[in-house]
Amino acid sequence: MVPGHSRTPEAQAGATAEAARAHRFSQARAARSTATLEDYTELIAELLATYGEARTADIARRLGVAHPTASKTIARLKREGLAVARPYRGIFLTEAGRAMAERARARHRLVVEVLLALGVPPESAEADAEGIEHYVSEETLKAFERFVRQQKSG
Amino acid sequence: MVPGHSRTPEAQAGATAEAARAHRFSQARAARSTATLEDYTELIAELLATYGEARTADIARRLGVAHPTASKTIARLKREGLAVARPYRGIFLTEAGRAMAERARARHRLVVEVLLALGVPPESAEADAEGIEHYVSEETLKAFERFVRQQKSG
DNA sequence: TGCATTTTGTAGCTGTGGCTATATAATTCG
DNA sequence: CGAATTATATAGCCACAGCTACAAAATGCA
Repeated sequence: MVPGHSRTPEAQAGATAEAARAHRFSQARAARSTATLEDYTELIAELLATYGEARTADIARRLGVAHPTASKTIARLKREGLAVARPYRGIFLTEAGRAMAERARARHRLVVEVLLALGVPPESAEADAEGIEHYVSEETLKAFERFVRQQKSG
Repeated sequence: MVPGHSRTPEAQAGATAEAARAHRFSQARAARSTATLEDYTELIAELLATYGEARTADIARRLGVAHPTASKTIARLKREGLAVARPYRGIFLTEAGRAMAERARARHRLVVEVLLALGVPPESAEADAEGIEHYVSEETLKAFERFVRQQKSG
């Protein structure tokens, strides 16, 4: 029988572990839904820093999506208070958008560093970091920082 | 100016790097779309191994989603040849489904092991692994294996 | 200045993964 | 056996992230 309805002590403990796992899945789904926003803010910040402007077409090209896709996601960024657009003058980040971009950039760099330190080939490290970065919690980030620091000193 | 249209040698090199990054984003998006399938096959395999059956309701409860959501995703699994259902007898995996489940389980375990070895607290390691596992390439997996082996021998 | 090009936006489609509400089938138990 | 419970399926909704096709605005150059 599959636990979840009976009321024995063992089943109770099982139900707790089960709820904890369900919660982990929920967290992962939530992270998945912000992953796109992080990619966009991160890229926009980079374009602003490098070229002084972040155009919809450039964003689309660099992300490898069609421009209406970028346009719609940028609309979402605006709706969520992460960006503002000056028509035909490009996209700019709000304070919240800059904060998200900064966190995303830091996580990205650190994930790549850790992967490289673990012996992952550079190409794979860059590719995998693009996905992994969105799922790294604060705790894990701290552990990564300690590991990289120790790696450098050792 | 933002590169991408001019034809200077520097811009050409920039365009190549740009295309490479766009490709990395595409890969990450592809991984994102199989993440759900991996979660499901992994869980179904576990339920089959532990209880001999994997029911829609149990799957939904353990994933923390409503049962129609599980029902629809299971329909997708069937459509993609990963699972079959015997009505009112639960869900079973095809050969392809078992293969996916096995790879997912191996990656999951290894990601958790690596995170723990890096000093990530167990709770965070489990939580983050739930997202990270879907983005670990074969190359990275190999590096993780080497790292864990070395960790144990050292 | 005016036309061609480029950029941006919008409409409308697909597929995925959530949800609630409702219907139906199976199982269980008095 | 029949009624209550449980499991499953289906319908119909929403939001997101892709896409193509098309429209409109801005830019740039002859």
